[in-house]
Amino acid sequence: MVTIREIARKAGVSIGTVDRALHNRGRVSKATQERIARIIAECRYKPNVFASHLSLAKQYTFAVLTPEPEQDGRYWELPMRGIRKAAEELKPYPIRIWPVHYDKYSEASFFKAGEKILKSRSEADGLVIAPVLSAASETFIRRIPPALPYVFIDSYVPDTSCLSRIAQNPYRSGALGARLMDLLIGGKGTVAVCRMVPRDYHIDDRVNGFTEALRFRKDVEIVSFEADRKTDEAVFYHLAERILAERPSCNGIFVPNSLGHQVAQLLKERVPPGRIHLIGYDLVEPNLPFLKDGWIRFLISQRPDVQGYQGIQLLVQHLLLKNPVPAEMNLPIDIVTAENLDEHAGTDPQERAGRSAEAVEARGARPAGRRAVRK
Amino acid sequence: MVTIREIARKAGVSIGTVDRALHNRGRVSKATQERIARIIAECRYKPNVFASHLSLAKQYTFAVLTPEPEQDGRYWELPMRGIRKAAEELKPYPIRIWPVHYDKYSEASFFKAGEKILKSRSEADGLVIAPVLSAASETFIRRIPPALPYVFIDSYVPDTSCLSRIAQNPYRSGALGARLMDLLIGGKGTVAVCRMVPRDYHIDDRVNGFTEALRFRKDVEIVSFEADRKTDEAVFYHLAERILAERPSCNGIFVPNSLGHQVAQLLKERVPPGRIHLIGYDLVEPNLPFLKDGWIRFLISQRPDVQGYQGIQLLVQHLLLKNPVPAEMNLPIDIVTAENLDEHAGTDPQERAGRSAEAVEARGARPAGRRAVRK
DNA sequence: CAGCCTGACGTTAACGTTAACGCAAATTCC
DNA sequence: GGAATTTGCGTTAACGTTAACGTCAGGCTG
Repeated sequence: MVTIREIARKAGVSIGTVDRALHNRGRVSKATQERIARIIAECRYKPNVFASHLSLAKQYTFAVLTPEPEQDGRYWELPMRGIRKAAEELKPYPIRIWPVHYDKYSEASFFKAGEKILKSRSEADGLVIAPVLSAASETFIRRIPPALPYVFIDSYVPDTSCLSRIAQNPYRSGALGARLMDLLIGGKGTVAVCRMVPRDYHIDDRVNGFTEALRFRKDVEIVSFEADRKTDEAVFYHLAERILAERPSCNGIFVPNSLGHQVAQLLKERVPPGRIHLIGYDLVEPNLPFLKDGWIRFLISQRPDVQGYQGIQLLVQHLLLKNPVPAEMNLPIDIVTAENLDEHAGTDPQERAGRSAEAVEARGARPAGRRAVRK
Repeated sequence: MVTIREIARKAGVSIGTVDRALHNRGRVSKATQERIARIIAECRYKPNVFASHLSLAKQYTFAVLTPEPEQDGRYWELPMRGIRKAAEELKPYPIRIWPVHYDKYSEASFFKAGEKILKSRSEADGLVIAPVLSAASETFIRRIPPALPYVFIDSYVPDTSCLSRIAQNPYRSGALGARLMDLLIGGKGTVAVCRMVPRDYHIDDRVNGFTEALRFRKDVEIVSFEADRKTDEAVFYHLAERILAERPSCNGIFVPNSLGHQVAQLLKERVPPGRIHLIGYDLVEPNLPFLKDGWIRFLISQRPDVQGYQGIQLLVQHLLLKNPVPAEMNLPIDIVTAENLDEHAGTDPQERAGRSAEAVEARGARPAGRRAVRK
């Protein structure tokens, strides 16, 4: 492993000069600067991150900007779980998580949260953002200083200089839902799609993927139902009532958000089992019992926990370990049913299994007397 | 953050003594030993892994004991991909991967590979094992020195003191396959299950899960077909021929290993599309085109790449970062179909995106000189 | 009792990087 | 043209841990 000292020797300067050149701290003549750069490239010098962080003793703070955990049926707890897991795993590293939440229905609240992070700029070294409010996010992104890396989770604002974006292709997930629905209803019948106003691009894409994929099926009719989220808590419960009343022939319902349980509740009360097949999204708590007993046949999961986990991991890879990171992560579209729910349910398997953690203890206690010998 | 120096001050000794006490290097009186231990516990002292590894400058070597990558339709390439990805990501760490492969049909070859690792004991600091040959594995495991941590992937040997085991529940994956099959054949018909001798516990469990889950379906008949792997290359192609001949009413085939493509090939040649529904396992290369064009309806994936990736990660967490690791990781049972294949195909999304990232270059070329020396 | 060993410590030089500090020489300013 | 600043570099003390190496007292052997 080539060190900074060797670089200095080859360049005929001191390590101080090399360090200044490395970090553009100035006070280096142009000629020397270039000579050092050349030698570094030649030797493929990589700074030793251990030594670097030992010397710096810097605390990295990663701000996490997501909706209030309770929103969307406590959906937003899930990414936070993954984030906490990442923090746990990265305990030896000097990192700190700074959660900042906003009301996903209030632009004002989003801006306030964003300002809070940017104002105390000295505090945040990296950002994980769930840009649910797309318009507001766009203007906010422009305000992020270029030196501050940020990654998107859940969805993303296009044409930004984000470090990376971690999401699932909503269109394709809708298409997958369509395929499953086609299977469930045996290729014919009437399928209702539940929607909500105000519209959400992300959700709309799921619906588009769904309807497009079924368009060529001549025996399948698709009908769209829409509800206003402001009317009440159980929007989709009442929407399902309307579906039953207006379309008694319906044999499939597609719920493109996490509120499938509301529809399932109504089905359980009013419809014999197996008559209407329900496909929903997201492994939020209220959905689980319905998936288990079959009122929801499939849930499509976008692994929000993995998204949060990876968000932090990418920042660490980039900032601490100086590794290149992928500009984009397309998470797999998971199909969850009663049979494989257990493996998915505890968010990530590692966290689930880790709960019983085990004492730290002396497993693999170091054999005595082994030491690197130095010249 | 509390340092070793502070511990020393509180205990009224020097840092050398504390270090000896910490690593049981002897030469510390019992009284002092205990005093230090108490203070460490009180202060919740955690050694700084950065400083530690900077000082040690130790290369960790992780041996990977899996079948030849080409076997099982090149299935065993997949865990290796995950392992390489982990190595790539952990580049700043002083770790080295040492792949050792064996012929999964030869116990002798397995033992030879195992001995190779144990003999040069000084070389391996951790082990990732795929114990495909269960009997042989069992005796091999007993020979592993207690100080050498190992993790299982793919399956595991019960009642061992492994650091962790990473696998998928084969029984439950079979049950999931049954559920999907039930859906595909509309709840009635004849389903053929392909098996192979010599038997494999792991595969048998999948079959058990499959047949158990369909037992209560009165309109579904399950028939078992068995082939000898030694007969020829295209075992399952010919087995499928037998199925068609002996059970012309068959409308579903379950292939509990990665050879679904052989069956699919025959179906494509002899049967109209959509008449016989095929469910297989594993995203090996030959399976992919058949999944895409529908001759294979579902593939169940156990994410072999993630298994390899996590295997290395766990060893790093344990050995380098001194973090507690879960004793068991139950990986999710993934359902892959034409619609979500893309997201799964590149093994892990991160690797897929990262492929362009940079050349493999001089990784693995051990730096000369500084090497840990043991007594 | 000299010589040797050993138990129980303390001291110190690494490991590689960082940034503050120092110090000439060159440049700028009034 | 002298003072003040800037430029370009070298030196050095950290950061926390590790293990080789000293030291010193006490015990044992012949």
